[in-house]
Amino acid sequence: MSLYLHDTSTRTVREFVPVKPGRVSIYLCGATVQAPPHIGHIRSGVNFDVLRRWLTHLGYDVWLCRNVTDIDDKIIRVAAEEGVPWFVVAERNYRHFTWAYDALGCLPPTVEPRATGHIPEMIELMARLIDKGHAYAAGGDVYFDVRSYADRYGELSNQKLENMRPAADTDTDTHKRDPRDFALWKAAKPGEPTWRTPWGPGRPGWHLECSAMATKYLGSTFDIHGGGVDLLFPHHENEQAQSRAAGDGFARYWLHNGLLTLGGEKMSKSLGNSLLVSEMLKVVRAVELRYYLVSAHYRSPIEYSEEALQEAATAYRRIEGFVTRAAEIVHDVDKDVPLPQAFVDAMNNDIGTPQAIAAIHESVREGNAALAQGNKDRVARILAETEKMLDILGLNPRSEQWRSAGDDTGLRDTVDALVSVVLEQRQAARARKDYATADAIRDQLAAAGIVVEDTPQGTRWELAR
RNA sequence: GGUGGAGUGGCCGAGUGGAUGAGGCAGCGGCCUGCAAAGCCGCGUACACGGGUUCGAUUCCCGUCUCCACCUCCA
Repeated sequence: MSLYLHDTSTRTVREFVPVKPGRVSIYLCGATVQAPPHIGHIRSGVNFDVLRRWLTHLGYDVWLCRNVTDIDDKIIRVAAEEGVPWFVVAERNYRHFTWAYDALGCLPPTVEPRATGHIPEMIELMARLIDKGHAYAAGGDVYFDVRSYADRYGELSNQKLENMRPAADTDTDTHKRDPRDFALWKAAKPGEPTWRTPWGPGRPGWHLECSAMATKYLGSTFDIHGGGVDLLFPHHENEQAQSRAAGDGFARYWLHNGLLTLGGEKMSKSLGNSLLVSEMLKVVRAVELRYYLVSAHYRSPIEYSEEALQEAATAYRRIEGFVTRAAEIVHDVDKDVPLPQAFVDAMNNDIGTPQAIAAIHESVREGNAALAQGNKDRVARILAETEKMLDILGLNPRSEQWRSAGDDTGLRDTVDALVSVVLEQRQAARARKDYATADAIRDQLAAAGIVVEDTPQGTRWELAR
């Protein structure tokens, strides 16, 4: 079975075939860096990171272009409120986003272009649109003329032009020929940052940057364009309209992740209900937060609750427990074991991470049984396949990403030596059936944050979570 | 008004025209253990509501209700 993905433009799950064999190009709408990220933003990053890892596993050379929109109304407003230049706000929030993506284990994108670094490409695109009669300059603004493209405008979001509500009037709308026309370029206003164009100084509108950057880095036609469903209209519709009207093929598959809601409403700064990533990581470890996000299908809405998050953390620790215990007796992990078919099928079916995780739990259960039986060969095989699945989801507790987060290896060896001395005394107490002493030692270690477990292979310890 | 999406057991969350209801969490019983912990085994009268199609619908169709998102700030 090959990979099937849900394509928003056809509203069907269809077979994925890349433009160029062996290579996949993905453009992901990243951040508009107007504020630090909440977990909804990072959900999108994690969802597409999993897609990317799966495509890589399938043998594709994956090019991921994740943009940074570093100029918009809100950035300008925040900067004005703080009395600093726009780029101070943009840079500060850009760093918050980078930190959060890294913290959640998202692999860095192949390229991460910024809107303000691509003004010439935007000018070139606007010139092509004006040439073809799909855009016009008016009063220093440049607008896309939706009526010149009326037969195709709305095809991505499945809407008809005549059904669209006219845009709420704002002062910048006065030069539009049609209220539904959207700004490619906004004329300079006093105190705002500007760049020079043939139509006068100004700054980019919201959608133009993505078209300009996607085609610059990925080509005029590329494979996958992703983002949250809230971007479907107008953002993605407008991107597609302006690019295709200009003669580019643009995205062949559109993937949209579901939103994260809190209290039944979309998480957003304006509603005051956003949960910052930095705050969440005080509640659970980053890998547990990632597990929480990956355990729902990417297109499903997630209604956030702390209880569900804690459950996810507990479920993850079950997996982690097996991997940790198995790795204590298995030292050479075979990287070439086949993945369980259930996992492969789940991932190929529109990145079915819930079923993929179910497959992991199945392996863990088998692995725990093998561990109890002391069947080392079987443990080795199951550990190998389990880690391989976990790596694809970015959840392997022994990966570079998550291992370093926990404990320092050198320090761990020191603690191990100390704990071993104490455990020897406990073992001696147990041998003479002095259980009061043995239990007292165990309690003292527990108070120090060390959990002791007696197993058929002997006593082991680990740090409490 | 238009366009999408959702409503599944105590909770989270998949999925399917049927014969045994993914997986996890919680709970109960058992095994293991000196006791624990961890683990394993077992235990669940579910699919918002009303019609229809069908031998059979949670799954398909029609309608209703509730909720979410978008309709030019949004992941």
